[in-house]
Amino acid sequence: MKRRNPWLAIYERLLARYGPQHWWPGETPFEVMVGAVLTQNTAWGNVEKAIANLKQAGALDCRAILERSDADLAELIRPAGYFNVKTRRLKALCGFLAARGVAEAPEALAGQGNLGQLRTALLAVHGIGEETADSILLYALGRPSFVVDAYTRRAYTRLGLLEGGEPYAEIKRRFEAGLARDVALYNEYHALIVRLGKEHCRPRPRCADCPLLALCPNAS
DNA sequence: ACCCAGGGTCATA
DNA sequence: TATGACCATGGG
Repeated sequence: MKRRNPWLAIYERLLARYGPQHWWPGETPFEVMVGAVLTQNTAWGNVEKAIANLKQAGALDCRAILERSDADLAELIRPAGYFNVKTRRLKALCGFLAARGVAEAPEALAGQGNLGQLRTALLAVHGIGEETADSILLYALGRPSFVVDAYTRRAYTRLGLLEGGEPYAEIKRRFEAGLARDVALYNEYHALIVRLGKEHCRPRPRCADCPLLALCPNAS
């Protein structure tokens, strides 16, 4: 009997346990892009405070961000941590959008090239690495680019599907090779992995009621 | 007090 | 190519 594709089987178990996660938690594509930068190595709760500050100040807007002083913008996003670093990164993102002529409608970036072209362009922006680029492509622009994060690496290494030291691109390839090229699937899958990580890996490993226990070769 | 979060850049070897 | 220092807030 043929063993089922584990990449899909795991997705189905996660979805059965948790249900749809309704990602990304952001109201507009631009808010998703900003959130993708602000959440780098940062708890989402802190990002929400920063985004609330931006909204309150009328600064959740490409041009508004470019016009703010660095000190002023840094103060608004302070709760998200690394505020000086992220001030520069947000301005780089907005500068990129403005240079592309989509400052007034950032979602229009989606019409400026194929997936590979957009990904390359995003990666060239200061402060946008692979995960952030893929998050923007998938959750802001609706392109099928699978997002890999620290939770993904930890969980799938433990499941025996990864060795652990693979580079980002390799992990991304394996997921995409094992799944249909489907935006809704990629969207839900990554969100479910984050849910799994938060609920069963941190702050303490809770394997007892993990939805993947039956698939885990080295469960305690 | 310590560990970590939905990473990325930069200097160094 | 591959480490390591660095960035900083807030919750457990």
